[in-house]
Parts: sequence; C-alpha cells; structure tokens
Amino acid sequence: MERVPLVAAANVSERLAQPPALAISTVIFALRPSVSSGRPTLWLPLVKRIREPFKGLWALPGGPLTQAESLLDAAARNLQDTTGLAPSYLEQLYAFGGLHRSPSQRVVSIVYWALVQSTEAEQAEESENVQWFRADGLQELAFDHNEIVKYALWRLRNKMEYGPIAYHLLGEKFTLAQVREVYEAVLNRSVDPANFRRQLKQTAGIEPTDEFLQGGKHRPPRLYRYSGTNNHLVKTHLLEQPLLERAGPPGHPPPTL
Amino acid sequence: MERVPLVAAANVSERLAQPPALAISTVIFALRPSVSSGRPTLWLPLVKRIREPFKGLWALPGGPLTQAESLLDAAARNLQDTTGLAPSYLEQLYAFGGLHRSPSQRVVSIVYWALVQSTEAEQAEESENVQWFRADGLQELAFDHNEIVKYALWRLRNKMEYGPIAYHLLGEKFTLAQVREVYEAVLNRSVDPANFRRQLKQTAGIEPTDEFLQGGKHRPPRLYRYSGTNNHLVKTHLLEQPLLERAGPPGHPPPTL
DNA sequence: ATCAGTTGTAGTCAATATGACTCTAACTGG
DNA sequence: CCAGTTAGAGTCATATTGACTACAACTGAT
Repeated sequence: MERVPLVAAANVSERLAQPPALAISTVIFALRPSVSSGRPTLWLPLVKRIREPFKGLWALPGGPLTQAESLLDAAARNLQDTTGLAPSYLEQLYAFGGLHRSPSQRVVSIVYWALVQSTEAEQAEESENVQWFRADGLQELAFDHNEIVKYALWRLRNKMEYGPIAYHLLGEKFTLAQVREVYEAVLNRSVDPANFRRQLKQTAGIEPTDEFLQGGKHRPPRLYRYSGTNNHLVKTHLLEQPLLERAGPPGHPPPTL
Repeated sequence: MERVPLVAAANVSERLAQPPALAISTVIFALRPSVSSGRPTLWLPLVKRIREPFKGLWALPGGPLTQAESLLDAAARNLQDTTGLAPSYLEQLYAFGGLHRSPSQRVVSIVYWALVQSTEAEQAEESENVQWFRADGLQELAFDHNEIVKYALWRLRNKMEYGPIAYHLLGEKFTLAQVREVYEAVLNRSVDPANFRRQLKQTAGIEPTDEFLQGGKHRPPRLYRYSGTNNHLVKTHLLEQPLLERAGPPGHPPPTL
C-alpha cells in the first residue's frame, strides 16, 4: 500500500483548487443478429471522440453529472443524449478513479452498464459518430474503456448465470428458444434445449401467453412474458429483500483502476 | 425516469461553478468477542462528527480524494488517518450520489468496504471520537450511512457464502472451528461442523500446518493457513481470471441513492 | 485412573439439482 | 399425405447438499 507523502496531504489549498473531474459513462449491451450465421451476437454502441484527448478513437457514451440529477438519472440522460437509447436495465458497474486514465485532467468515472431490448436497438440510428460494435473482439478504445468493457462483460455473464436478466435483451414477448439464444450468445456456449426449458419453468416470473410465434417452417412456439419487475430503473431500496435467488459475488474483486 | 429540466441542463456555467463534492468512505468490519456469550460478533468502527452537518452523530470514516492517490489508496489512507486501522481486505462497495445526502452541499461518496483481522481490531485504541459498534442493531447515523452499512452487510454476507473471504477476519493461522465461528457470526445461523469441514477440505487454498492450538480444555485442534492471495490490495487486473469459484451477483440491484 | 468435553474423521441417507439423452406431439411446406 | 423440424415432456445416472450418527483422539479436571 502506497502512502501519500505528508506534504501532498497537507497542501489543502492545491487540492481544492483542482478537484478531480467527475464523469458518468455507460456500457450498453444489445443483441443483434449476426450477418454470417443466424445466431444473435452481443453488440454495444460507441461514440467517436471529436476532441482531444484520444480524438478519433471510439469511447463509451457518457457525460457530466449535473446538479439536479442522481447518478442513475445522469447515466440514463447521457445515454439518451448521445445515443438516443432508453435502456430496459441500468445498474451501476464501478467507479474508476486511477491516476492516469486521462492524459490531461484527473477524471473519476462512475460507470453504469445497461441492456436494451433488441427492438430498441434496431430502431437506433447509426451515424458518423455513433456506431455499433461487437462486444468481443473490440478494437482499441479511448481511455481505459477496453478494461471497462471487459469488466462489464464479466458482470453481465455473471448476472446472466444467476439472475433473471436475459429478458431485458428481448422484447416484451419471446419464445423459450429466443431466451436460450440469449444465453448461448452471452455465455458463449451451447445449452441443451430440454434442460434449459426445465430450468426456466421452475423459475418464477416467466408466464406463458396464449399467443404463438407464426411464420416459421415448424411448429409455432409459444410466446412467453416476463412478469418480474421489468423496470430496474425504479428508485427503491431493495436491500430488505431476502436472498430469494442464488446470491453472491465471488471472491472476485473488481479492478483497481 | 425523471427528466432533468432543460433549463438546468443548459446552465453550464452554474454547474462548473459548484461541482459535486467527492468523498471516499469505508465500511470496516471486524470480529470481536461478545461480552455476554463467548461467540464473536460483527463490529464496525465509527467516527463522531465534530462539525455540522450531523454534528454529534456517528458516521463512517472517510475523507477527501487527493490528487496523487487512486480511489483504493484514498480509502486505505483515510482509514488509517481516522481510525488507525490497516485492513486485510478492501474492495469498492458502491458510489452513492443521491441528491440530498447532505443538507448543505451535493456530495458523491465512493464507498469501500473492508475487513480487518481480529488481532488488528484488538490493538486499535478507542477514543472519544472513534468507537466500535455492533453491526446489527445500529443507532441512527449521519447522512445515509445506515443504508450504506446495510448494503455493505448484504455484500459481506454474499461474499462470505461464495468466496474465500472469512480468513481476512481471522489471523494468519486459525482452526477450522474458528472459521466456522466466523460463518456463524456473519451469516447469523448455525453451521454443521462435519459438513462444514467436508466443504472446506475440497476448497483450494486452505493448508494444514504442523501446529496445534494449545491451551484449550480439549484435544488441541490443528491450525490451518490460508494460502490464497491474502492481499487484495494489490493493484492487479483480475478480470482475466476464469471463474474458478462460484461466481455471480444475483438480480439484486444495489440501491439507487 | 477415570471421566467429561470437544475436536478430528469417516460415513450414511434422503432430497435436490444437473447433464445427457430419448421420445412423442405439433406444425410447416411441398 | 408426407418429410422435415421444432416444441415439449419424460427418463436416468450422477453430483451436491443438509441432517444426522458414530467413534477415536486428546486435554484438563476430579
């Protein structure tokens, strides 16, 4: 553990003169159909930097925290402002505050991660400065955003395995095969359809509808709906909840940037 | 989702004039022997506020982020400065940024949580302004610190169930019964000794030593050592690690303060 | 020397969860 | 009406877990 020199700690006036800048950024994931295979893949929208530092490189959407909004509101607003997307799931990821994240000023970024439904993602228009990229083999991004995306991806996979999160990547109604495709796309492994169905059935919150998906060359699969609290943006304190679901981050500390 | 009025968002100059203050605080847990029963209990040190707001109430130890230190370093240093404690485990908990956390200024707190070994906790001297409190039935604290402690407790219990974290509350060498006592104290339920031993044996990282704990009225239990990376303060990027241990936060979003 | 008390160690048993697999019903397009 | 494909239910062996029993080892006290 490094110790800060007493000289620096005592120099209060200098500290107050130039406090670290505070930014809010968000990693947003969406499922988009792959061009080659029919399987959907994980994508995320990035914004091209139009000024230094890292001018020309791609970066996570983000912006400042204004006085009148909470951190969550700021993340949602910046997301709306820069990409036009309204996420169906939004959660704080981590606060990154390493010393040299930006070459110019000291910046502390409170990063959120989000999921948008595929319908939303399709509507989102791409422009010169906003484009979708595959989440896996990502090019070099501005700042430490490669690390951040990596961590967000880890968190997404974690939540996907133990929490009811997949539905936020689909529309309101979906077939069980589509849910399975989400799992396969995110976790990057094949899942047995029969066993997957069995597990989903004993999971609370998934209700069958009376509708079936028409148009395929096969037997029309039933459409389901997710009845769990579909809006994680609500401002409630969920700490009181007993551990209904399998709970628990592992001994896996986040990065110390 | 609330929308920020355009007026406020447009008033850039005012924003820059008074940016939100940034504070680093830490929730530190330690195991201390209970006075009544012999069983150890969870305690945490708090600091009495000597100035407004909330003058006279107890609060989490914390302080500012200085220019020359990372967030983790700032947490460790503030902990040292206010309580004299050096944690054996230190991890970011959450960034709290609600609008009205402090009555005077807008404050964003990046909160860490920590574990200190029982030997450390015993050495720590109490003073007029720094005292230990039981983690459960806590009195009213300054700011939103009651909520924060509650969330930290939830996180601790989570990690305890799935990660090798208990050893950071003990000394270097310990008996299996002591580990079990940690689990019972934190999770607040009794654990079957035989099953607990069975699980620990098939857990990597716990090595038996040749020593035995003398002084009891019984057969001397063997002392064990935890060989896992005992220092979670190291600055490494652990994202590359495969999911060796059971991994995964649930669909349990943190509070949106 | 004996005994009470606790730990270390092994093992049983039922309930549950999981992965691999089979089988049939339902629906499509030709 | 048929071939092809998926939906959906069920089977079976295996691994994990919680509750529980049994016993040997060892200490300190009587």
